[in-house]
Amino acid sequence: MLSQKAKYAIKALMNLAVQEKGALVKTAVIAEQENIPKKFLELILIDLKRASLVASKQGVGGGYYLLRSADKISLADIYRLFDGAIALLPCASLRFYEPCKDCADENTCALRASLIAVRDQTLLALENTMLNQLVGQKKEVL
Amino acid sequence: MLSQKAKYAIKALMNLAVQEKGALVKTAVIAEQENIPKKFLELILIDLKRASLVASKQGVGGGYYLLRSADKISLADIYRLFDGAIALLPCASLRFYEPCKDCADENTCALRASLIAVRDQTLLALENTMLNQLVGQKKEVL
DNA sequence: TTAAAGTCTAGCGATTTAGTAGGATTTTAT
DNA sequence: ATAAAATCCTACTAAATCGCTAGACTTTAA
Repeated sequence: MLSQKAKYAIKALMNLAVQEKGALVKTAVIAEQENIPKKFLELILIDLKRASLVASKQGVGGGYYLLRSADKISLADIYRLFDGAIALLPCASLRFYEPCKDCADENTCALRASLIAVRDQTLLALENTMLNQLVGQKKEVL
Repeated sequence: MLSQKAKYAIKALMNLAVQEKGALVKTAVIAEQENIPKKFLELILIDLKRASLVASKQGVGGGYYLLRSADKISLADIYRLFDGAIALLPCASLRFYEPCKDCADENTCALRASLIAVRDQTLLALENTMLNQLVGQKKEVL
């Protein structure tokens, strides 16, 4: 399950995704429109900024905007940023790999092999789900 | 990520899965072989029993055994039992469904629709991963 | 009837989560 | 210059969850 933080991040990004290109949105506005505690949202936006998903402008008339287009931001990006590894165990994780203490031989561990397969499937789903889909933007007719 | 409890459960079930049919294994033996704190394992086994994945016999010579064959127990079964919903949000969950408070109309929510699609993919992976695969039992040559 | 096993309830310490508080810093408008 | 508007930063806290332990109780076989 997504943490509340990740859920808020998605909603904030969705809000930015529907803006006109180049428009700046203030934290306070996102907070109100998306029903997110403002101070909490500030922390989330800073995380998103550090990850280069959004950028900001300070001072009067400042705010946030998407740094990458909405069809280039995947659920996997957001998930990993706030909730960490996608795999079910660290030994099966791509980005957050850690060895099992109690595992005799990782290379012959059937559990690990299965969990890697599960991870690959999950990853496929998460990496193919883009922010613009989450927003439900009308797709162009092919 | 799996909770420690779920991980222990998998290991315990794997241990039972490699026993001869009808054999009883004591909690203490599983605990030692799989490096699981015994008292903690007891709780886990009771959960597994309540879920009808294993059964037990009390008293001298008692112990646990699989109630369902290892190719009929999926990762999804175990995950749900200990870690709950597979979907990323409750509104997208099959077995642990809960409506979003802040959602205007669930049926037109693009986020929900996407998360249901992700869930279906994840579910496919988890439901097709069976205990006997986790154990790495030799497959019969077809 | 006693020892060996599972069953049940309660609780505890550490960590994580969700959120708050308060101010520092940067930028713009006047 | 300076005041106002915005982001940025550090620290804290209450509540929940997690991983685990303790101890009493129940059932069964010998």
